[in-house]
Amino acid sequence: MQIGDLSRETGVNIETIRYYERSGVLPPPARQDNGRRVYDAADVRRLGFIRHARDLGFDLQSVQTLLALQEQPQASCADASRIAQAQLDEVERRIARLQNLQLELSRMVTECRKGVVAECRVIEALSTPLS
Amino acid sequence: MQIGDLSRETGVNIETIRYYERSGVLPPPARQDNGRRVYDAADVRRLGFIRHARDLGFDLQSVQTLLALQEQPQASCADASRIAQAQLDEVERRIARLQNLQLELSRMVTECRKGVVAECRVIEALSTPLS
DNA sequence: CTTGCTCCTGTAGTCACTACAGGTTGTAGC
DNA sequence: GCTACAACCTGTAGTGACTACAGGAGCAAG
Repeated sequence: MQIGDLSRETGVNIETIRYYERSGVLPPPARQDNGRRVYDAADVRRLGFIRHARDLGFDLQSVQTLLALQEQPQASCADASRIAQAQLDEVERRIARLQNLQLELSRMVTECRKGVVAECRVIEALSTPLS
Repeated sequence: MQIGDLSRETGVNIETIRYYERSGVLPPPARQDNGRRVYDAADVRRLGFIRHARDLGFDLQSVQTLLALQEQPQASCADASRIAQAQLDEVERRIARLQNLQLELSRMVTECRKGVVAECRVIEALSTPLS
């Protein structure tokens, strides 16, 4: 299985796969005689894991820790749990922040009477420091 | 007023102010004989506007458009309204996405029994493709 | 034997900053 | 006048997680 097949199977961009290898989150694969990378089913699983963790907002550093943990089934999963909890906290902070933005933006938009800039609530709201 | 004063008054990092100038979102200020930048009250307002818009998640491109609009009080504010609406849509998409993550992460965390990795729900959830 | 696809390496670009190196200028104290 | 030291200057590089591209090699089909 070549890099293109792995890309198609996981939906991960070829350049991104090579980038993951460079950053150490994917192990350097075997090579064919012509120098092309060869992957197997384990790489598909590993890349799926990475993709899923990235989608959940984990950074590559955390992904690498989680992957290392996954490969030691007898280790304590306290670290994994701690990383996930930290990520959950972060997600909740982001949600709260975005909900504030949502409120402010929707006020701006609904109060805009589509007139001229001089009376525009959007522009005015941006010009006014937050109370 | 020098760059350090502007920085203190707006809370914007000096390096960031110079970066805004480089990227064209702040106009190149006048210079003293010694080459130092001089700012006035209009720059404080402009930078406050930029800061506020950035806090609301507008990218510098949009900020520049909004600033240009602000300086044409007789123009239609349809553009400003459109940009704000697009930003609102984007914020709402991000909130929805983050709420999915929150659900998935909190399931992971509450189902983790703090045992070994082999039975860890966090690791398992990451290994399992999304349904 | 040419076309076109996939692959390779290495480098640079993206966004919005941030940091640092190496230099000049201004100010305050002695 | 001398010495510190802060504040400023330019220019460049680093961040994270990619993405894009240049320039080349290998391989299969027509």
